[in-house]
Amino acid sequence: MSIISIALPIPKRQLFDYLAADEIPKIGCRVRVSFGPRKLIGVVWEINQESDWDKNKLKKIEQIIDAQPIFDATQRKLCSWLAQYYKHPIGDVVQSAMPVALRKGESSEAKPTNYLTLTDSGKTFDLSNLSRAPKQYSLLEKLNKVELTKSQANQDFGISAVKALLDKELIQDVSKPHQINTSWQQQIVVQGKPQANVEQALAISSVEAKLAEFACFLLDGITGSGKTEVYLQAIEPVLKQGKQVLILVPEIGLTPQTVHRFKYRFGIDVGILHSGLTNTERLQVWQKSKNGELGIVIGTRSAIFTPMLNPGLLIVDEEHDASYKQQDGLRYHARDLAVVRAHAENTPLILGTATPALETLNNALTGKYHHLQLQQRAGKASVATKHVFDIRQQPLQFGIAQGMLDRIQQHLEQGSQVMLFINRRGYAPALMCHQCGHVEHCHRCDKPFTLHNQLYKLQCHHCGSAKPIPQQCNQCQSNELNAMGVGTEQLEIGLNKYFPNYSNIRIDSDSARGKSKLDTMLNSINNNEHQILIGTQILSKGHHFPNVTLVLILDIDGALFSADYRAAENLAQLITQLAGRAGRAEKPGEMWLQTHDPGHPLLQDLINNGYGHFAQYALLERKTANLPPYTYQALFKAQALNPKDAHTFLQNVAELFSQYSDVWCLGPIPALMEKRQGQYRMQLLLQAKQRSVLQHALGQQVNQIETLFLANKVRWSLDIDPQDFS
DNA sequence: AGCACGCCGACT
DNA sequence: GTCGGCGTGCTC
Repeated sequence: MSIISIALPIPKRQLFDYLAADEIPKIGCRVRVSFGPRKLIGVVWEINQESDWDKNKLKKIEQIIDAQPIFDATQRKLCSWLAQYYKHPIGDVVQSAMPVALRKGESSEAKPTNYLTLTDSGKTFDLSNLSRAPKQYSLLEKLNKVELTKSQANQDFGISAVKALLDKELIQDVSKPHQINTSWQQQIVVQGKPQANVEQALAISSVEAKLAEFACFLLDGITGSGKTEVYLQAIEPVLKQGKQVLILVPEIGLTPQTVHRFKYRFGIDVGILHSGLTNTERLQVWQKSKNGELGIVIGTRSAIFTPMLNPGLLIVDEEHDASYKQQDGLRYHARDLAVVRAHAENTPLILGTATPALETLNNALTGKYHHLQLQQRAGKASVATKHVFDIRQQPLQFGIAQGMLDRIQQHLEQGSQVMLFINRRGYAPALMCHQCGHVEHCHRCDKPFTLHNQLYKLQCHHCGSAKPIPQQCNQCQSNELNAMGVGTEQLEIGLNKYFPNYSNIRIDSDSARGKSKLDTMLNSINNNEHQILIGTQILSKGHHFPNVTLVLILDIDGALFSADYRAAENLAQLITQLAGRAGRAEKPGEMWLQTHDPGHPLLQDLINNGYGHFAQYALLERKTANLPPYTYQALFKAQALNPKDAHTFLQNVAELFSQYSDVWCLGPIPALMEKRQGQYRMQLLLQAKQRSVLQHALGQQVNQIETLFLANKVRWSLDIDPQDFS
């Protein structure tokens, strides 16, 4: 008897067994089953002869939804890998890999298309009778020659004209089953293709040499070096072979201009997937791509799950971008999944960036990835000059030193725009002396203490040791000890008072909620309606500000002394990206970084030698400190109303891992934000020198963790390869 | 997850 | 007396 094992949307690391009703469904098809008191939609994952469950208690499948699998073998392989690697329930994984419409039971087949054709009276109709209705006239004339889809006609001639002709019974609606249309393969043209420079040509031919096999390329190109052109010319032969290309872009980078560039070059339709689409629109792109009807699909993180009939190339643009890592539920990294997918589908993969993630760079340096470098600037791009401004013992007004205020004034008087940047990401508050710049360090770990206001103590995030918050600086006895960081609001009010004649605008994820709002703001900036721009992360991505000639980063110390070891890397990426987005060739910009530690070696290296040099130095530091990419990490997070519960739970988790001598346990320690929404948050970090060692231990213990007595009382999660420690 | 069952406090 | 609070436990 066939046992059907089904992946159901239930947060358990298991499949559920059912019996076939009469017909045995195919693996990869959706089915409807009864599960306890309710009905669920699941995906057939395995068909076996045996079951661990009592065979007499197995229920029958109620309905088979799909005639043909919606998950092919490769996609099932990817889902299984995700469930295995991220230790996540398989049903949940399968769910995230499906468009929402399919989760709800919508048909996976493309809907029949409505065509318009002439009726008998329409065929004999005298067109001159419509001379006073030009839209209807031209529509009827067109239908005389060709068939049109209803939606196309509505778009080109207007709904009212279509409706009028239908009412007059000159034309009629005909529904035809959807026909797979791969005409893009014949439509490809190549237009507006510039001559590649030597570096670009080298990169393009390297990719071209590996088009028929798995290969991973790091396209490491400085801002303005023409990475997109390399993508375009690498895509060309793939499309010409009739194969499809999937491009991932960061959340904010999916602008109409980007899409247009791909559409225009090849003259074909491009499938787009972003958060603004309706469920139906997403489903349509999914269907078209699965049927091979799209040559190019561009999308954000979750687009990595888009099926392709005939995959030829994967591209991850701005591969270092943090938005590729999902921060809740299935905490996967789309870039890492792209590597697995390219391998499974035997296609090449291009990872492009000006500021590679240290993990990626390491893979390139060790020869695991092909390292393609673009170091020449193309066109009229410019890069701002970088400078450090020492603010020790300087009076600060709303976080800005007088010298910097004067400089802002100068630039504004020249009619330029000024950008003030507050770095909030990776921010772990440390206590710093404003007189001498001293930061209290843990003696055992030589790492800065992290300030925990809730517990009123300083805590080391490496060993967990704590001490009360000091009143005086240990080095100069000053009592001017400040938590690092300024708020945007305070800054906004201060600037309004200091520069009453100039308009300022704040751009952060709160003020720019919704895509159109951000576009409006960016337009008003480019129209010079505002002279002072105040922003966070969001400004560093994708947008160019040609009239900005001064960029000031206010609080880089938060990142330099953060307990989050990735903060320095992120800061360097940010600085490099920002420097490439301000000014232009005729009007280059300057960038200033306010700091209490102007001599910081990483900072000096970045400013004097650029990101590539900095990154190699940072890698060296990671190696000596036993940090990723030289070690592998997994982070348990727990939150509960009672801090003791969260702590005890993680303590119990730590005990489970104490038997593995090659797995380090750090913690439990309070999370950087100890208290959020009334809940206390703790974390436990696991680390190992080999990925397999950590994977093995986790694989053995996750199920044990679920049986811990506090497991249901505490909200807990497991993050593999964590990026964010907040 | 979601839904039922169950055991205790405050209401017409 | 019952209505409903959410703790516990189970779903093939």
